[in-house]
Amino acid sequence: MAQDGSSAGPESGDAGGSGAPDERSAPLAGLSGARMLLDRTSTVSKLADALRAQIIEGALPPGTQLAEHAAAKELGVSRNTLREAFRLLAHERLVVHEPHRGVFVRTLDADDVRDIYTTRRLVECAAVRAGDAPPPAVAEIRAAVKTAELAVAESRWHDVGTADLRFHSAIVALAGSRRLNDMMRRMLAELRLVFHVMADPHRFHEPYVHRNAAIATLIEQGRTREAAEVLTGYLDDAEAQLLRGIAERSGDRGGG
Amino acid sequence: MAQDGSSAGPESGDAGGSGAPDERSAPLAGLSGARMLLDRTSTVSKLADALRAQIIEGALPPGTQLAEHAAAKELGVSRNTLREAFRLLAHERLVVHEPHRGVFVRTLDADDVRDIYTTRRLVECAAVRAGDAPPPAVAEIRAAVKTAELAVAESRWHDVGTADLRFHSAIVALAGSRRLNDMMRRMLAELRLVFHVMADPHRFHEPYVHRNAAIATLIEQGRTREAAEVLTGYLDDAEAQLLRGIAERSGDRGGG
DNA sequence: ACCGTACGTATTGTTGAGCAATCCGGCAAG
DNA sequence: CTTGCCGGATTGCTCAACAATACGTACGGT
Repeated sequence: MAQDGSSAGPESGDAGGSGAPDERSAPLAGLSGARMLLDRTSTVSKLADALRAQIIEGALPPGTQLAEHAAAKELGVSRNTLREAFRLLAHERLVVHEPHRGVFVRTLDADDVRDIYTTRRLVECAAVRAGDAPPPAVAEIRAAVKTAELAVAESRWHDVGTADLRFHSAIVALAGSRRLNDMMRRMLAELRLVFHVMADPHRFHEPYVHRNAAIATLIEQGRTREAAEVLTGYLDDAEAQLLRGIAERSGDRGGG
Repeated sequence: MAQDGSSAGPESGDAGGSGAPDERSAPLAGLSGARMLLDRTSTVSKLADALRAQIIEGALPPGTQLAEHAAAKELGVSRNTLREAFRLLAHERLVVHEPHRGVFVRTLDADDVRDIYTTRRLVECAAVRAGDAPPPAVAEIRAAVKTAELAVAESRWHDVGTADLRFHSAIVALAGSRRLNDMMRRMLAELRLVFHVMADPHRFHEPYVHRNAAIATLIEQGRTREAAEVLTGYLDDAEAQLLRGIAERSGDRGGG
């Protein structure tokens, strides 16, 4: 049953055929996923995807107000449609909706970063330790590492960051839960809001690439405990670095 | 449930508002939290709360179609406003939104149950193991157990189920992450959809109450490893029981 | 009887305008 | 400097309408 066609994310291509009660026609199997490709194009979904991309890419910096009338005219959609898209993004915490004031691109503070990294440590490390790593998930981890290394070699820093997020999504996928994947992917997207606040967002991910590679190797070798330990250290360092960045930033703003 | 302070609250009301506006006047401190209590009453939020409650309570069984025009007239709101509420509920997976067909109360299948319990095992056990249990969180666990025991003694089965969910929310709260709490609470609400499909939903939670008590004791004693093991068994059994219920159910429908 | 097609109806998708409620800025008064 | 007030602008919500789509049904061919 394709009851999951809602607008969850930009790339949620996973239907996962399930309990097939009685299908007499064998050659028809596997078409349930094709339906989604036909017309999953509601204006609200496309709108939410576009806005989400703009926010994640940094085109709309944190704190930016998204005025309804202006934005609706700009995007060529109705104000009501835009409001529906805003509700989705607010639920994803990419924007905040202040009553009678408007919607603003979210600004993450130190507490948010701590909160997110607390969750990441718990979930990612538990996923690594779970052990029952299905081969495709492990392959995806390795693929993400290779993509990141290639991007580093070619100095495409933005792609390095994207590959890093892909790596961590693959880590979470080790747990084998679609819901957990969605939750964490959303949180990683949220985390991107803070990258743009950093002084040098491009180089941020670069030092972690070789650690990703080490973690991938440990996972491939089944040494999950060591992988989890390295991963914990990784997350601790990244969190500390982001918190430093935020402290400087807020110091700038507060002191001036 | 009106007594329950931690009922499903509106989720859109969180602002990044930690921006401490330098307050020289000391007696004004602590008012920043009062603002939310004033007018946090948007129609969409109230609407979503009402629908969510109805769905969770079982007043709207899984599979029920929620026609926009009829529901809007019934609820005394505009169709657009209702659609915004539907977007929220769809994002919480309580309803499914099929394009050009409508929104339906979600029907969970066996794969959904497996997925949810995979996540629960990972997150709840990791939260228990985390170790750094803040006292208030532990107290909340014990309080949930006592509430459940009292409800059992008085044969208030529905309250038993509510207390059980409260217990597990408290377990997750051990991790100390607001985001993780929200995610898991949403998933537990989703899980309630499957309870109503069970043959005897009331008695379902009853056998687990004493296990909850045992887990609470182990946590209070700091024996987190044993607590996690008991919890894993708990979740395995509950999952198996739900899967049996779903199998019977689908057997009814499919075999006839 | 079987199959495919065309059509009519009901519902959803989206738009646009409109009004009340609310917030923000500035200005006058104490 | 604080307090109160007003005008402009924005949001919250409603209403009505049209276009696009899905579903049920009758029709015609074989």
